[in-house]
Amino acid sequence: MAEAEAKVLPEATVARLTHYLRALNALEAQGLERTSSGVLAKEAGVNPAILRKDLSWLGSYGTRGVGYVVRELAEHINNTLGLNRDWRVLILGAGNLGRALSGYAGFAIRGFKVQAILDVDPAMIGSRVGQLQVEDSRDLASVVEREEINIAVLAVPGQAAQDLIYELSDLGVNSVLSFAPKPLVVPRGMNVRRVDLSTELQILAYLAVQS
Amino acid sequence: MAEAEAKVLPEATVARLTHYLRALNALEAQGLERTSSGVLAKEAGVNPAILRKDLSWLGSYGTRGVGYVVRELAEHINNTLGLNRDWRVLILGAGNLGRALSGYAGFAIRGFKVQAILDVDPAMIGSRVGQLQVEDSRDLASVVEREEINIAVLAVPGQAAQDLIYELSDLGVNSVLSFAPKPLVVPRGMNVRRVDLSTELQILAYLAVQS
DNA sequence: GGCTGTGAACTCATTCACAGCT
DNA sequence: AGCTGTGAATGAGTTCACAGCC
Repeated sequence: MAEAEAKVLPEATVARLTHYLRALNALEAQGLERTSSGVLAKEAGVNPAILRKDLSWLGSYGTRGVGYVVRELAEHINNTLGLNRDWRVLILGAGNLGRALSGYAGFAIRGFKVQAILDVDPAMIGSRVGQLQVEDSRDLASVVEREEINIAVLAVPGQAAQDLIYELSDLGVNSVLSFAPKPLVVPRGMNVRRVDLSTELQILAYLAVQS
Repeated sequence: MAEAEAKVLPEATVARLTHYLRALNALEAQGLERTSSGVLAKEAGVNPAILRKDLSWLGSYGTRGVGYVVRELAEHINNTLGLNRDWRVLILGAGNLGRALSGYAGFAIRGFKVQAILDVDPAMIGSRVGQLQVEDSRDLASVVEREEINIAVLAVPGQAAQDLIYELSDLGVNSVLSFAPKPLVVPRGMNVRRVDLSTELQILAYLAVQS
């Protein structure tokens, strides 16, 4: 029953949809009511053909010869991405990164709310981070239940991240954003996205050497 | 002369090479001198076939029937990625994220050194961040020269990031890691990698809805 | 005439499967 | 016999190019 279903949209398409959303918001802020794949693609930094192909996954929301209605299209993408409801986020790890993430403007996107932040370090527990107070990692289960957490962010070292993935899975938190430098073994049914800063820097080093 | 040359390795391969490096270090720490594509692939979280294909780009460093010498292979990947020298990093933006990044353990990878951190906000300038003092963004050119910066990290809002890209390009800093939520227009010859936290969260929301 | 929606062509990346060396 | 290195097969993702509708 609670089995993970097949993904409907290619992941690359989903990533671009978020860019179209931002672009549509920018156009709306400029007072535009209608737009075309050319204009929108430019604003989103992609090529118009793939934009149209991406949108075609959602159905026909444009008008041939005319274009798209900005607000209508934005609304439709919002619904498709599941952004028409609230997501309650838990941050694990109250070090530099965890603290920064809990305050980071990018997390203040409509619909995402950081509900709690946990750490294992007794010296850290109880300290303030923005509106929140750092809680004890050992209370993970009760915090998840109390705050009805949907999404966890792992800002902890590699091995701790791997251990937490299993705990979170058991607690029914199936969506995780991990900053651990190590690729994690992911339990069935769980969705994990990784942001790997050290890999990004190393890729830049390689590219710099090439040029 | 200073034209960017064609990339030699596929970008996906470069990204995985960094994982092999980490995996090799882990194996070496366990005291292993030799390994095989199967063992290494498992540690790195990839399939053995693509690991061998990736390594074949670097030449033949394994022995058929035997495997790879851990230290030798690690050294070779290091050289290929340009990690056998120092990279001097500048952080632009001393907000939550910029400060966290300058202290983040992931940045302490051998060879990457944060040399300076800048901000536009007068209230921020002069404050301490770890070993560093926040300097004035208007001094960008002189800081880049003084610290011989190779890599810049953009931890500033969208439009500021776009403006800075051009300035950095003019100053000869051709490698940039951007945390701005907006895809940037990249001047010729410049290498930009993006980390987009809001996109990652939105993708997680989508995946959560699917499952 | 203009712009969408989409099949077909193409490019890029991964996996398979096996020849070749030790 | 065992494990690498790699051509061939497959799959995923992007771009092209145009038919179809306004």
